[in-house]
Amino acid sequence: MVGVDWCKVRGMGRQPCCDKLGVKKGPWTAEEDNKLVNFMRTHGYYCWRAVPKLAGLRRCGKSCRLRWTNYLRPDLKRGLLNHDEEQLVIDLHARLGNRWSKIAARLPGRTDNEIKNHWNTHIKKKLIKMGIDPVTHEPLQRPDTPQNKPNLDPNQPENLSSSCAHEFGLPTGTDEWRSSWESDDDPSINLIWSDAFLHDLSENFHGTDSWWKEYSEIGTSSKEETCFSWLVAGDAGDSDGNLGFGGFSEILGMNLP
DNA sequence: AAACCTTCCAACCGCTCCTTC
DNA sequence: AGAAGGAGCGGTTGGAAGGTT
Repeated sequence: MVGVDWCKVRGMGRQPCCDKLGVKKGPWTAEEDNKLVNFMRTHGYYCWRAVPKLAGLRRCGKSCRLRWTNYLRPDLKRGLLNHDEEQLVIDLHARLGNRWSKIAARLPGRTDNEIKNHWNTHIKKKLIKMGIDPVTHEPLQRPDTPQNKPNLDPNQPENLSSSCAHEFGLPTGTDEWRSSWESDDDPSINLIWSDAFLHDLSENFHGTDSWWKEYSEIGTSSKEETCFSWLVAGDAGDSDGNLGFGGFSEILGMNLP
């Protein structure tokens, strides 16, 4: 039954989303949750507008979809976002803005609503505390000193990561931006934060067509930026986990600790 | 102990985009 | 080609829970 187009099966014409009469609103009860979960387990996804009637729920289809995708779906992670997920959200938000669904698509088991809530209640405040504007991701007060200006001179790889960070609007004027990402406890993470590593990476990694397509959609423009975005993303891997630190070291012929 | 305030998050609303008729 | 409807998205809200006075 999975994948059946029930709107067609039932021969429905176009009808309003819900008739409003007798449609319940507000918090879901355990009984309603059970009905929806049992129904979805049995039938899988299809026309949401048909779900409430067939599942025996006095809800509109929209409400059912929301409840399922945000709360009842079996593949959901529960609990607060961890540090890596938080960094990834910040990085993606810097380029995608408030496109929560796009951001959520890159965090398996997390919903757009959850990420949006977490952003508004936690991350926003953290960024402000760190002196970063949560909307623009620019420093709230960035001193316009020469050492903070981008330097993309390939002859000076030691400045590469901070140059890229500047391009992303991260507060490179202090060490704060770097310490906010890196982990003293993890030698491999500290290694990949070396500018030489990033330079080598951008020099040696050629990527697959699909990889470049995906990252061009995110909006990074240069190879260095894209590699940097990987590092900022925390796990330096693609969304399917196909390429992690091990993948980097393989590309570069390096032995990570 | 009670009143008030703040935080958090599930759920709703209204809009846009895409598909179907 | 245009209208109608469905699905999904982002912004907002309401109320529960926890904290403070």
